[in-house]
Amino acid sequence: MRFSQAFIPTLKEVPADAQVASHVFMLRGGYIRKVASGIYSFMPLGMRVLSRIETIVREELDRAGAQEVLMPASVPAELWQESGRWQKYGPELLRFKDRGGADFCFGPTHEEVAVDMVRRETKSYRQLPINLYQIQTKFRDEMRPRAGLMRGREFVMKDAYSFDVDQDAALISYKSMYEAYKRIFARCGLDFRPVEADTGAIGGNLSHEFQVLAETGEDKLVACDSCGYAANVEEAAVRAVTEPAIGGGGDLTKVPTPGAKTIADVCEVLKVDAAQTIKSLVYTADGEPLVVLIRGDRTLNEIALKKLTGATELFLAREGQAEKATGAPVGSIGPAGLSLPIYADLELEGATGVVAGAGEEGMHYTGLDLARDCTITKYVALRIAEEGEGCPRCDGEYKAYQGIEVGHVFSLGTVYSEPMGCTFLDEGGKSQPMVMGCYGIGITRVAAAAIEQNHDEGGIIWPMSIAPYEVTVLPLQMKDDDLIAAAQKLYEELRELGVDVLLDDRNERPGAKFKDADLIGIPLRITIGKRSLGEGNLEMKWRREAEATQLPAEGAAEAITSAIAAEKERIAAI
RNA sequence: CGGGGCGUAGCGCAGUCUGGUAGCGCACCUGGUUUGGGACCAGGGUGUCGGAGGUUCGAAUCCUCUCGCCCCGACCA
Repeated sequence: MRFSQAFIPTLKEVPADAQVASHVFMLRGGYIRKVASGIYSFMPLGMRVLSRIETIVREELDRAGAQEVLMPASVPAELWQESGRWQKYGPELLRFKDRGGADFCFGPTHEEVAVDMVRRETKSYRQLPINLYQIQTKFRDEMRPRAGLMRGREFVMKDAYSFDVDQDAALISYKSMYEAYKRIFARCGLDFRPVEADTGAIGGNLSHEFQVLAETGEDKLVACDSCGYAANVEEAAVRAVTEPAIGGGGDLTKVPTPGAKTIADVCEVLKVDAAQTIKSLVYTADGEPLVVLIRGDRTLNEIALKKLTGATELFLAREGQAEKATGAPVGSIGPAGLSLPIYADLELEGATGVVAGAGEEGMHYTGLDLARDCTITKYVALRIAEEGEGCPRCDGEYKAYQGIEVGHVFSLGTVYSEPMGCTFLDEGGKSQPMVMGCYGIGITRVAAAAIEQNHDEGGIIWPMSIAPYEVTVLPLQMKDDDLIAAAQKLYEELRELGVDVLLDDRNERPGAKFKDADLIGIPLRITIGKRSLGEGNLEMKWRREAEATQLPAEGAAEAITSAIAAEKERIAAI
C-alpha cells in the first residue's frame, strides 16, 4: 500500500477521551474512531490487525478440530427463555422488538443458538464430539465502557462451543481448546498466563482465563514463581499457616486510642505494626449482620466471603448498622464479647498479643488472644492473596500481576443442554444430555492488549504476527528521482515476494514520516535516504530497537523478506 | 446506579467567576522557500459555543430542563 493513497488519518495530539496507551495510539495512529461510548469503527489499519488476529485464531482452531460457523447477532427471545437467561440476564443484554412486536436480543454470547443448532441435527453418540466456533460482533451494554477497546460495548469475539458424550470426553475437548489458546496467544506475540478462574454462578468444574500481563489490566492475579500455579486473585488459594501469623502473648489490656478510626491511626497511636492488628469488619449478608476478622494489613476477599455465607446480597454494613449490631462505633469495633457470628481469616488461628478494637469509643485492646478472649465461629481463608505470600501448592512464593483477560475457557457440563433438551442416544439407546464447553477470545481486546504490552512514548510496537504491515519503506527525499526509483523498486519487489509493505510516498518531511512510522508501529522500517544510498545502502531498523543497520540495496528485498520470516518464527517459537 | 468532571473550528484548549461584535495552537486551502526526527514566510476561514426553554436591551457566560462524553466506585461470565 502507498501511504499517499491510504486512509490512515494520524493525529498529532492526544484525544481528550483517551487515557490508556492502546486507546491513545489506536486513535492517534488512525486505527479506530469512536462512534458512541464503547462503540468503535475500525479504519483500514485497525481492520488489518483484526484480520491477522482472526487468521491465527482460525488456523489454530481448525487445527484443533473445531469448525467455523456463523450464527445470527439477533437472537429470538424464545431461545433465551428456554435456557432461563432471558430472566436472569440483567440490563447488559440489549433487548429489542421487531416490527411484529416479537422480542429479540443482540447476542452477547451464543450458547443458546449453538445448542439449538446442534440439538436439531444431532441424535446419536456417533455424531459427537462436535466443536463449533464463530467470529462475530457481540454487544454487551456495559454499565461503564472504558479504556477504548479494552472494555467496549460492541466488540468482536471468537466464541466456540463443544458438545461431548460425557464428562471425560468433554475434558478432552477442554484440554484441546486450552492448548489451542496457548498457541494462539503465543503466536500473537503476547506475554500471557493461563490462570485458574472463578467458575461463577454457572457452576461447572473447570475454568481458565488467559490473562495478558499489563499494568493497565483490570484483573489482579497471583502466580507462583516455582510451580507455575496462577490464579485470579478472587480465586487464588492461600496457604494455611502452621505458625500463628501474630504471636506475642500478653494479657488483655484496654488502652485509650482517642480519635483513632483506621488501622493506620491505631498503629500510629500505639506504635505497632499493622500486621499486629486485627480489622473487624461488619457485613450484612441477606440482612443479617456478621463480623469478619482479618489481619490489619490484609484485604478481604469478598468473593470468598460470599461463597462462605451463600448470601445473595452481601455488603459492608453502613456505619449506623455496624454500630447498632455491635454496640461500638466504627473504628473501635472488636471481636471480644460479641455475640454475632465471627468469621476469622485462616492465618489468625492461634493469634495472641493482638491489637483490636475494644468495643467502645476511643478504646482498643492490646494482648488479645483470639482463642482465650473471643468466640470465633469459624476460621476460613478470607484474605486476598498477595505478593510474597507462600504458594499453597508448593514451597514457592506468589508474585502479583495485573492482567487483561483475552480468553476464557469454560467447562459447562449440562447447564444448557439439559434445560434446552440437547440430547443424544448413547450406545445403550439411552437419551443423555450432551456435555458442553464454551470458549471465548476477545479479538478486539487482543489487539488492545498487544499494544498495552508493546509500546513506547512514540507509539505502538506491533508483534510481527499481527502488525497491519510487516515493513514500511520511507523514501526521505521526494525530489530525488533516483531515490524515488530505488524506493519504488524495493516496494515492487517486496510485494512480489508476498510481503505486506507500506510505502510512505507522501510528500512529507522526513521527521513527519519517522513520527508516523513510530506511531503506527510497523515492526520493521527501511529508510532510503541520500546518505546511505550514495554508498549503495539502505537502512534497516526494527521498531523495538534504537539503532538502524546498513543494508546493501542490492538484494535488499530478499534480505528483508528473510528477516521478516525469521522474526515470525521467533515469535511462534516462544 | 452513586460520586466527580467535561461539552466552544477536524484535534487540543482559552474565554464562563464579573453578560457587551467568538479566540489561540495544530491541522486544512493558496503561493513561495524548505527536506534525516512532526519546517518557515505570506494570505485564507473553519463555528447552531451539545440541545431546548427562560431571565435580560443584550447570553458561550446567569437560571431550568435535557442529551452526550470521560474518570472513580458499585454491578456483571
